[in-house]
Parts: sequence; structure tokens; C-alpha cells
Amino acid sequence: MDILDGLNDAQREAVTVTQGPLLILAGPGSGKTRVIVYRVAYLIKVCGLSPRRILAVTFTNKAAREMKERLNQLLPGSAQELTVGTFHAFCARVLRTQGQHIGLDHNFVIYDDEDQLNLVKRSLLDLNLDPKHYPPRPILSAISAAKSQLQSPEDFAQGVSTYHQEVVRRVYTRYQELLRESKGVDFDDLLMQTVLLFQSQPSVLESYQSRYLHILVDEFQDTNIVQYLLAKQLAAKHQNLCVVGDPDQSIYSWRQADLRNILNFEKDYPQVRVVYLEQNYRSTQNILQLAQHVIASNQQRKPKNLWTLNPSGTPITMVQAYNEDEEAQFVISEVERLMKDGFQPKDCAVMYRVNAQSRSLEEAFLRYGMPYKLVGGIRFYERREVKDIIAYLRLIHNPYDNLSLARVINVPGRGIGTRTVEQLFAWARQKGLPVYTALQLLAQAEEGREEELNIAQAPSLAPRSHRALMGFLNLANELMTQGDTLDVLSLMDLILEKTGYREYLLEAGNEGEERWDNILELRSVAREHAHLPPQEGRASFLESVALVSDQDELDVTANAVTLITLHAAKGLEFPVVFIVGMEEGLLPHFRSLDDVAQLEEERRLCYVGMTRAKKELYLVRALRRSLIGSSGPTLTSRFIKDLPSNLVRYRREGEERKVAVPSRPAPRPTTTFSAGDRVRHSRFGEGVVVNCTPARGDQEIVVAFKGPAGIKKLLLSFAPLEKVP
DNA sequence: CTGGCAGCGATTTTT
DNA sequence: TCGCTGCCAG
Repeated sequence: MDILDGLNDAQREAVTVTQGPLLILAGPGSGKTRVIVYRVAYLIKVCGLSPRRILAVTFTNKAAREMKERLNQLLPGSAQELTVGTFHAFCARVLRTQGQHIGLDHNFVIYDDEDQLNLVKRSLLDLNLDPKHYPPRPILSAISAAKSQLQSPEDFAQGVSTYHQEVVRRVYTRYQELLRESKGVDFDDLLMQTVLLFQSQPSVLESYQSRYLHILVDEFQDTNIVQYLLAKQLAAKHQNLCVVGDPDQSIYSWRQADLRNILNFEKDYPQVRVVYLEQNYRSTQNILQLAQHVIASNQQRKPKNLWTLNPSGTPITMVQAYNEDEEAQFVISEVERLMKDGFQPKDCAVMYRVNAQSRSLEEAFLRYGMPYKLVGGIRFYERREVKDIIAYLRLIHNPYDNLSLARVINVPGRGIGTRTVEQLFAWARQKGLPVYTALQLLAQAEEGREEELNIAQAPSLAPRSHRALMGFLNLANELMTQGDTLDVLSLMDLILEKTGYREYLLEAGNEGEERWDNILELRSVAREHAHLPPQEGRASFLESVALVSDQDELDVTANAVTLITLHAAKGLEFPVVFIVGMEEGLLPHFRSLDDVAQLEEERRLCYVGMTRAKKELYLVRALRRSLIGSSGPTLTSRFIKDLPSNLVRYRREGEERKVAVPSRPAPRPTTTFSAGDRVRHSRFGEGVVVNCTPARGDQEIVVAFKGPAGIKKLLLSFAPLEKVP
């Protein structure tokens, strides 16, 4: 078989032009992923390249996984040796093996967003600055922006002209000190330090340059300056840098993504070959035309000429609901109607600007018993209980990690209050020691060796506080000793046992069970690293939890409607898409209203959402909406004003709809199942329940059927299951 | 030191 | 509406 079969001319060019820099401008639904996978396959199969000589950078871990899978289907076994991953994951690997050149500890921890914010708060505290006056979040953004442009605190100081910038400079300086003391690396450092490493160690850079003959960067429109510099460094030797992107789908400028990268690319590589992928394979003509109409209003863009051979399809449906409840109701009744046309719940997605909008939707879906899966929201690794346990593991792995120590020193509560913690930290800082070491010193002071150790100025603590601190120290010591021999799963169990974490959660109240379930989930992640030696297993576990955001894949087997933010929907497609909240202030979001560039990004966001739809697109707005407590009238989004009348039809929610809404009271699961139960399904026959997990007012059940159905994941509220005695 | 409560303020998107 | 902070009582 020929790899090039089934590609159109432009796609073929994108696959076969292998020498030199290549810029692929790919419209939505133009087969972009396919092109990337085929290009890699072509390099291997036709050009005879070893997969180890190829580096492919994706935007998400999920995209990386999908790419590997698709490549493996095309060329079985070839994906193993390929380097595929996000910039962050790639950099983490580089720094882990080469970081010592720039003074990085081998066991450095990776700090995520929340950790970063805590560091900023601590920095403010250390500098005697009031967080009320200087809100941490914007300061962190400023620091992050500086790092994304490779600015050290000293570089940043050059450009300081206002008092506020001076505050940022001071915080940034202290922030970096704290990072270094904790032997930690934040998200931005992963990228920045790698570039600095390559700059200062040409031989290290050279080894990577030589290895990677070809470099591919996906979602190039969402890269920031540092990421681009990195790609440039790596490709400097062979110049085989292929970047793929679509400026119209750039929606991450707030994360320092910089559209100039695309312009700079053409400037930095004058001999660049540019390929346009303009044929759309995804959407109906109506949908594509409407999306084009909407995006055409942006001034800062290169016009594209997208086209499709797909049928024109049905018109886009414009709906006005009274309020957000009716909006949700409309979506549900429409899904029900579509099901009569042969669509399934899993074919449908509801997209919105802000996560807060998911609430009214969720409530309605629960009330009407329509199955749904919520993407985003509070992510697994951001849950308090999960982060607590991870913090314990981090501390054991890296005793310098003051941030993690601060997090767990009184969790579960052991009588160490903020006052005591502050004293301890101040003392450690004064002595120039990591807090953990300071604690050990304190313990020795207790043994009456003060003179000898010259630590007379130890903080004067109440005996009770002192005892509490020693209790924590003993716990930490024991965990660290055991950590030398226990695999990461056993160590986690020891932590849970020694801290009485389960009891702590269950005492906390009604959500305790759910929280404990999350811990169990975390255990199963740890289990994947349990076969490794203690140190190594811990390291790989910690790294995977730091860099993987969405541990649970969007479950494709569940037949449920997807609720998702417009940002998170990028890269996905659905037969039916509802975009809700098409109102001024929501889309475009009110924070973007006073800035042309930001407004254009909002429009792109809208465009991204529209182009996810294959067959049916609904644009829904509410006449009244309560967002933060108060409710008020709304205005139609400027993005959907004056749409071509041949493409849309207007429908008012409330007339015949109401009747169609099934007022069946939530078929709330009456029976519950547990692993081991024997069950019967009306279609799949008899089987045994393998696993049950609670899922948002529902239960997800994994059943192993005796028949040919095999193993299935089912939603309790939806599946016709009954217990067999 | 902890836990409860009142008042306040601020609301985006996330690798 | 919610989540955080600060204050107060035990």
C-alpha cells in the first residue's frame, strides 16, 4: 500500500516535502492530524529514517497519545522509539538528565499553577507586602510572562518603569530564590531553563541537535516565545523544522502564546515552504460558511479560502431562551428530538465560555435524566486531598521542598498553627536552612546540645507547639527512612496509614467518601509505578502527576452528551454542537471588551466552537441570565448579529418545545451495584460487575458480559441493567 | 490552636 | 454564589 493514497494535493505536499523548514497552515477539519501522522510515517517508511531521529511536539499529552496510536496503526511498532510529547514533558526529560550543568538537583520537583500561586503569596509575605494591595494572581501572570520571554529577574529589572512593576520585580526575585531553595522548578522554568541550558552548554545542545533530524510542532499558533526559541535551537543544525497551525484558532494568548511566532517563522527561515490545507472534511457547507462569515470580521488575519465537498446540510439554528434554565431545557429537548433522527447523546456537545455555565446545564441534565459527561471543572490533580498526598511524597523525595512541607505540616491537623509555622519558617530562613533541616536541628536542641550546636536563638515555642512539631518530624523521618526501601504505592499506603488520612477525610463530612475515592484513584496511578525501584518509581510518579492534566480520558464509550468549555473543545469534533450563552459579556467575555486584540481572540474562540460541528450547529442565548448572584437582561453577542439569512433559521424557545420536554422526574438510580454483582442487560445478556465508580450523581459500571459483548462501561441511569440473584 | 461565622470581594480560558 | 479572610469564643 502506498502511504500517499487518499491524500489531496496539498496534504501530499505537506507530507512529502521533507527537506528544510515547512509551514503548514491548516484550516479546521482539514486533516491536519492525519497529515502529521502520515508525514512521520513517510519519513520512516519512505525516507528510511529511524523513528528515534524524529521529535514531534504536541499541545497536550492526549494529542501525543493519539498520535502514537495512529502511527502504530499505520506502521506497527514504529511509535515506540519516536519522541512525542508536549514541550513541557520534553523539557522535563532534558532537565532531569542534563540539569546538573546549570545547578539543578536531580530530584527537582515540578510546581504547578497552584504551587506557583502559593510561592507568590509567600514571596509577598517575606517582603512585607500586603496581598490585598498586590493581588497574587496578576503578579504571577507578570512573572510567567517574563519567563515566557526568557527574562530573568535581572533582565526584568531593566524594563521597570512603574511602581507596580517594581513590586513585580521584587516578588519575582524572591520567588526565584524560594524556588531554588526548594530545589523546585515551575512550569515556566521547565521551558526557560532548558533554553538557558542549551545556550550555555553547546555540547549538550549539539547532542540533541544531532539526534533529531526532523522536528514537528503541532498547534504552532499556541506556542509562546520560549517554545519557539527551543524549537529553533533544536532545529538549528538540520533546519528540518515543520510547524503546523492555524492563526484563526489561536486562543491562548493569555498563556503567553504569541502569534508573532508564525510571522517570525517566515522571517527566520526565508526559504520556508508554505502549504495551505483548505479543504474541509468535517462540516456541512452551511456550518463552514457561517464560521467563515464570523471570523472574517477580524482585522488581524490572513484571509483563507476554506471549502468543502460536503453537502450543505441543515441551516444553523438560532435560539433565544428566557433564562439559563430554559436554555438548558432547550438543549435537552433538542437532543431528545435528534435521537429520533438517529443521533445519539454521545454525538452531541454543549460548549460554553466559562466553567460556571456548566452548573445550570448539569442541574437540568440530572433533572431530566439525560446522561452527560463534564469535561474540565476541578481537575483531578488539583483536588485538595490528592495534592496533600502528593505533597507528602514530594517532601519525602526532596526534603528541601519547603512548599510541600508547609502544605502538610498540619494536615491532618496535629496542633501546629500558623503562628508556629511562621516562627519555624522565619528561623529556618534566618539560619539559611531548609525547613526540614531546621526541624531536625530543633530536635537536637531538645536533647540539650544547644551550646555545642550554637543554636541558642532557636524560636521560643510553647512546649505544646514544640511537641507537635517533633511529632511531625518523627513522622517525616520515619516516612523518609521507609521511603528508601518501599515502592511508591507501599509508601503512599504508609503515608495514609501513619497520618490517619482516611479517618481525617471521613470525619470531615459528607464529601469524605468521594474524597477517599479520589485517593484510591491516586493509588491506582501509583500502582503503575510500583514495579520500579523506590527512588525511580517515586520520581516517575511525581513527574507524571505534575505534567498530566486530564488523567481520565474523555470517556468515548459512555453514551452521554459532552459538556465542555470552548477552549477545551479545540481539536475535537462532534456531529451536533450547541454553543450556549451567545451574549455580550459572556462571548465575548466582558474582560475582553476594552481591547481589540482580546476581542479578536474571543471571536476566534467562537470560530473554534462553530467549526467543531459536523452536521448540526445551534447558537443559543438567554434573554436573562444570572451569573454572579444577580440576574439581568442580556444583549445578543455581536458575533451572531447580521448573519447571512440563507444560513440560519430562528427559533424561539418555549412554544412547541415545552410539550416535547419529558417531565419524567429524574430516573435517579434506584438500585446500586457493586463489584461482583451478577447482572442482566437487555441487549448484552448476563455478566458480572467488575468495577463501579460514582460519576456526578450517577454511577459508572464496568461489566464483563458472558456473551460476545465482552467488557462494557455503562452509566447506571441509562443502562437497562437488573440484578440477577 | 481550632472551628464557626460574618462580611467582603471577585468573578476566564489551562499546558 | 461562592470562597476566602479575619475575628471571636471555647
